[in-house]
Amino acid sequence: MASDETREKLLKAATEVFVETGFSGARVDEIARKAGANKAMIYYHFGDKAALYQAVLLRLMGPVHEHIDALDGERDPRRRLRAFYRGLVERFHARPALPKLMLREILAGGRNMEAETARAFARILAFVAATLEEGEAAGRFPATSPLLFHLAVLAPALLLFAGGDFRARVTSAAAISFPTPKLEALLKHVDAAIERGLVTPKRRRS
Amino acid sequence: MASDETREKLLKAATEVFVETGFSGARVDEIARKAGANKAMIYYHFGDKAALYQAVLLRLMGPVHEHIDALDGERDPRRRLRAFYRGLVERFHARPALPKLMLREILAGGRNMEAETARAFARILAFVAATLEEGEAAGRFPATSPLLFHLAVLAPALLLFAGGDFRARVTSAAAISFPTPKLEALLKHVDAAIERGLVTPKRRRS
DNA sequence: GTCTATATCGGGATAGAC
DNA sequence: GTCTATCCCGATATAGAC
Repeated sequence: MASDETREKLLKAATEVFVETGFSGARVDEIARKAGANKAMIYYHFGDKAALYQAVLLRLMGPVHEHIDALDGERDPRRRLRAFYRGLVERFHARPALPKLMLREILAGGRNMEAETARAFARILAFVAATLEEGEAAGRFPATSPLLFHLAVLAPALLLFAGGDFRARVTSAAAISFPTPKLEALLKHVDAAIERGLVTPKRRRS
Repeated sequence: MASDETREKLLKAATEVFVETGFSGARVDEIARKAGANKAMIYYHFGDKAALYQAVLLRLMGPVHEHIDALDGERDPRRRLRAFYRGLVERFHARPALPKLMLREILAGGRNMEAETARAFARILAFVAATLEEGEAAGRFPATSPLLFHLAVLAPALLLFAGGDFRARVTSAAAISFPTPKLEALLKHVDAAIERGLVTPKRRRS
């Protein structure tokens, strides 16, 4: 009945391997090896590779949903958005597996996702859209494209966390270098992007 | 000597398949089928799958480099940056293969790239960093992290173009829907992000 | 340059003992 | 629940005729 322990180890190893190489690039053997478990255990516990992948995604989304739930108390929509995105970016920072796998799924067009997993992702956008609408209805926000707003706030963080290895490879090949922005600077960008998205644009003098 | 034609057809088909499924997910057979060519032609013309992938990447980067070269005439660094990013986003819009494969490579950590390809990517960042420095040296820009600046401007566009299928999948699974932002709105965001990045922040009254 | 046929092997998955 | 041994398909790559 060391079952749960093995399951956990497999999930952890699978997360790493899927993050590094994607679904089709991941090798089941490597996951087992990294977990220090037998390959057959993957099939015993999860069924097949695709199901293991779902489990990994859903497990990563868990904390995000808890975070959203915890924002129920915040009545002010602007502050709710700020708290949401700041908390999300901090979680990304603590566990880069999440943004990396999110990006991988975006690129895969969601083709590796089952419906339940897709719904888990939808909740994020639904939360943002609902909060934006609440602010609009109260006359406090301008009419905004939820998608563009969301991407303007979050996309830079997503790519910053996901792109570390790529930048290392690119800069070393070209013999250049850049400082990596600090979390602090990133959070400042997040706040600023939210602010920019929620301010009714003034006519620019021409 | 219909060689060049076959080569072109293979590159075109390979671009589509690599975009859809990534390097490891791509099937050589499918590329050949889509190109209406024989599978052996891939090996005759390119050597192997990895070399074909390099060829696809370099071909996509070509127009970007031409675009950078064409900006030589623009002396004003602010306008050069604006023209660069606007042109880039317009190219992304016209050929979504480019942003999608760029993202794939970012996620792969550049592990599918040879040095020459890595240098092709480096040129983008080098151009941005050099232009920012030029503006700083002239006292016209504040000190800025080139990386964060670049991501703040471009990441939303990258994800918007790359994420179409994903959003369709997610929204249909959750029975919600969002309007897709227009190119116009995206370009406005690009301009605004550039402006925001190049303005010396005023102290906020507290 | 183009095709068919095939070698070769990696990797997902399972059978069955313990 | 855990392990070993193995099946077998699918995929890259090549040989060799035309």
